[in-house]
Amino acid sequence: MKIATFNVNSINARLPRILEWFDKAKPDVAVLQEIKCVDEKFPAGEFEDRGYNVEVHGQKTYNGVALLSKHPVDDVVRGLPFLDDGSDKDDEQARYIEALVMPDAAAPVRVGGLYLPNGNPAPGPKYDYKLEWMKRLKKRAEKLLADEEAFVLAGDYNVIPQAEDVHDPAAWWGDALYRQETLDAFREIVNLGLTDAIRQADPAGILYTFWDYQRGAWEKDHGIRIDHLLMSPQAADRFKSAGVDRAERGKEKPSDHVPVWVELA
DNA sequence: ATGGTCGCCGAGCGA
Repeated sequence: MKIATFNVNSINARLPRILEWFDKAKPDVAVLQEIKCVDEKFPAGEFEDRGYNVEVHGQKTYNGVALLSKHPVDDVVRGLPFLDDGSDKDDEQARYIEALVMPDAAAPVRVGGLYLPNGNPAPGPKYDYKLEWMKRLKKRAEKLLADEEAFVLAGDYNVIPQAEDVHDPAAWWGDALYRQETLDAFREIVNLGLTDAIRQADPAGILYTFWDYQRGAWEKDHGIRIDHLLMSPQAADRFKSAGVDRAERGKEKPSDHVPVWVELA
């Protein structure tokens, strides 16, 4: 059971790259971020032709997330809940989608796809929104953990977890992606009992997932690791492997992020 | 070098 996350930076601008990657990587479930379109503009047919169920939480111009699954899905949640009753009416930004994925052979897995706010400039109102969003994500993780299910929270976290995850830690320190309040909020979520799939596979490797379009960041390997898959204990017990499809960044008209994936039993 | 590059959409914002 392969679960992948990919910030595509516009689904329609990236469609040839994405379909090529789907045909090769063959994920069972993929969550996409920054689709940058409303639901009606999402090219659902291209994925349905490949056997995927398509769930979209879109928005005009910015943000937007989607969840694609080869297996049946249930309990689809659009928007990160503000309250325990699941209401999300106050969040105007489309940054979260979740569903229960039910394979025939394997046990079900709940998958949350998230696009955590960038938060720059920090400090400021955008950074306040990021920290508020992280508190809400922690609440969601707490609620899901109480159910004792296998789940994976996957997406663009816009968090650099540690110095090994950035080419120049000193230059980045203080940025909304790499400053004390961000790391504290991220650790609060992880320390509920979640496992970083990439660090499970490779505790010390340099495994960047994003390279800026500017300043020749890709050519100089000036990357950061900000796309993560966090597993619940029940999912972590089923861990087989995980990886970063780094080569995607070197192709024609690439996203600035690359796909990251985990394989569960 | 106080820029550089994308994608949205059709100016300037967000990343």
